[in-house]
Amino acid sequence: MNQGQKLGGKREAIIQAALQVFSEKGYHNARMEEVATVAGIGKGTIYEYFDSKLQLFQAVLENSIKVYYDSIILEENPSLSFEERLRRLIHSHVCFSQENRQLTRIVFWDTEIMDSELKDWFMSIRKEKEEQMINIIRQSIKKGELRDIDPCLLSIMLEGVVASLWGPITLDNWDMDAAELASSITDMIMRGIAAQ
Amino acid sequence: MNQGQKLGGKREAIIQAALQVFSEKGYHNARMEEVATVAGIGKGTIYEYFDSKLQLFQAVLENSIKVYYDSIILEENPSLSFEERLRRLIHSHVCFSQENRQLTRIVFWDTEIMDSELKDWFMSIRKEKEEQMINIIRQSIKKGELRDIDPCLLSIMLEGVVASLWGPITLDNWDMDAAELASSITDMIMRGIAAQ
Amino acid sequence: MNQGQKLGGKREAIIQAALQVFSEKGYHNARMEEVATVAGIGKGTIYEYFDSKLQLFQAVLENSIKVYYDSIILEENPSLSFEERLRRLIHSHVCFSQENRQLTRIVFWDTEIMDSELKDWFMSIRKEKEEQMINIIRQSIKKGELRDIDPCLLSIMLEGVVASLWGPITLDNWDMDAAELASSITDMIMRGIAAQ
Amino acid sequence: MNQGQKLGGKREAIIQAALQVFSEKGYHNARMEEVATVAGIGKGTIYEYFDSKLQLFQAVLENSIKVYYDSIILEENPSLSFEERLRRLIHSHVCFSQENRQLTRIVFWDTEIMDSELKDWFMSIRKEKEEQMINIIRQSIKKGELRDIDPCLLSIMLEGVVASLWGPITLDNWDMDAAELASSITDMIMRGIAAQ
DNA sequence: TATGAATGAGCATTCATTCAT
DNA sequence: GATGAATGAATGCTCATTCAT
Repeated sequence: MNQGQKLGGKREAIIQAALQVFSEKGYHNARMEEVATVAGIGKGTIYEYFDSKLQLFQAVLENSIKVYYDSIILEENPSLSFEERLRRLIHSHVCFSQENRQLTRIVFWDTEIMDSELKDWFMSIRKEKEEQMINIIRQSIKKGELRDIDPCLLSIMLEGVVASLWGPITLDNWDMDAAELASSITDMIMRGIAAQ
Repeated sequence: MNQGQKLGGKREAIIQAALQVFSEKGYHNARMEEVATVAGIGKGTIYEYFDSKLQLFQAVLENSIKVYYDSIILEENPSLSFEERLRRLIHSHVCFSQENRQLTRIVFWDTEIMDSELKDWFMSIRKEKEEQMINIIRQSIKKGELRDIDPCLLSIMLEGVVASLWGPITLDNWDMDAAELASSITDMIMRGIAAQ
Repeated sequence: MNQGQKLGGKREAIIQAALQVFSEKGYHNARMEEVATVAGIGKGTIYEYFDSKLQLFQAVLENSIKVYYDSIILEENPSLSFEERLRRLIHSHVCFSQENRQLTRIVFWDTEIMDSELKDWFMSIRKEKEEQMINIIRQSIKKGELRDIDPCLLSIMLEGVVASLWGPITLDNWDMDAAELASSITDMIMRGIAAQ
Repeated sequence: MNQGQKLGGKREAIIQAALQVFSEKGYHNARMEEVATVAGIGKGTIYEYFDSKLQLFQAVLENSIKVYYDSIILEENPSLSFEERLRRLIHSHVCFSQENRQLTRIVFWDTEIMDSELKDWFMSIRKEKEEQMINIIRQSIKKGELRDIDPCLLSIMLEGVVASLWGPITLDNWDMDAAELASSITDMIMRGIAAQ
């Protein structure tokens, strides 16, 4: 018997069920019993795989963050222009958000639940991605693609712009094309909004 | 039940205590008894002024939102350039965030608790401010101050940029000057980040 | 100023208000505040006249019992036949019940609330009335008006018959004439229900 | 929620414990914790079987009423005389009351707690038994066993007489023989109390 | 005397977690 | 391993009672 596989499959099923329930109800209103029901297993079984509700949530969060960052293209390829990279980043974020509304919310909004250990881990991942972004910005400035702006500030702003799209996207009456949206935003960021 | 007509600053004191406790612990981990203790009153007294924990939270939220929007300058004055208006908006937001860290978090992040009535009220306020912003953008486009961009999209992006500042601001090691920060951001938004 | 009168009047008003509220809601669901409101006074004032909710209820009960027994004719007049006395007793009970539905319920049904002291007092009053009834029965047996039956048992049964009328009377669709009802019941009790 | 389908005698044990506690303290003064303690289980376990205190009480009441009516013989057998039937009815009631003092009280006196649904159910059972009794009375009148009296009125009176016995029976100093008591009462009812 | 704002003991109920099967 | 019946700590809320005005 392939125990590892068996374990892994059930663990995964629990995480998927928990993702669904946590997304619908939020952490505090979600009940372990409902997670078990959705996963099609008994209540006690969850505790074979996770020590507590908090740890289960954090596993969900960890998983979601991984899935998110795996799907986001932050191309290191130096042959691409910064503008093209930015467009692709925004495009992949919009596509992801449209396809994983609940998951996006957990990644971006339900971070208050995290204990300090997870928070550190989460921050370190964000930091890593931020550093990556900052590096790309720095190189682009050197190459003369970008003006001499504060790379940190730009990085923060870009994150804000990207995050702000989740609201309108989840409100189902927004039928904007992802590619077009990415282009519009990229254009605004690159060339600014002032006339001329 | 509670017409909220009772005399004193006691209602206000409860709201302040609740703001503190809710901010520290979050809605679900906050205990009514702690709110009472912080307010320096008995547990039952809260219920003389608020019908339930939820209503108390919503009163806090309502109050916070009012305070926030009262402090944010969104100048209608048409003699000012759009750039100047934007700079002032960001500047007042940054100042507010620096002085009311907890409050900012409640206004921007803890909205999942709201019941539908409050949500509607909250959305209507946001909508109103958004409309205001969109109008200003439209006029500025007409006047030739801004390029012909999508006003709605810009409005959403600006909100995202502004919201994204809260994280770094509340992390206490960020010692940026509000005025300088506002100018930098405004400049980036107006002129874009591309070279030339 | 006639203080005694003033006191008495307010005390009486509280008892009347309490009677109404206790009757409608029952002891445990009645709230002191509502009693005060109905009495047109402040909550604290009740405690100027009664030490506690329980004592107020007991005052109401005491009052109700007095009013009840005062209105019930249990004629000692030996020139009347037992049958006539019984008819008058039932008639006055029916009339009282029709006019004081709430009060009757309190006297007959809400006795579980009483503390032991009040219970003793209440039982002693009942006992007294019962003794009176038993005496009348004994005399009537001696006089040859009644068969040689157990006076205690008859007394209990009569109380049961009388009490059983409260239900149908308070269900408002019972439009029986009090005098006729009293006659029918008396006849049944006196002559039995067997044919011949 | 609670389909009441769980296995064990545990549900029954809770009802028995609740019967005891409710009888001793009355509904409002009974505490769920005491019910749990008496049942020898944890507080939360009660809620595995009953949704609320009220539903537990109603289950107790329902159970008690069933037990009562199951034990009361209201013979339809037409070969028996009305007098014999009445004697058996009273006899079974007295026996039941002596053996289930607390339960009798709940069935006859604590009906104010019932919600309207249970009240309807309870009333319909009472109505059914009353109809049965009224029919027997009617037939007996037709057969010439009884005088031409109002069947409804007699039914009510009999209920009153039967109920009135509970008081003396539960006061422990009443040591009357059930059979003898039933005979005495039946005799009084049948032949009346007047001499000759 | 009259008031009603303030109080806090008391209790029903929830739900994460355990553990015997 | 898997289960779900059992548990009890935790907490929102009520309302009789007090007491400063």
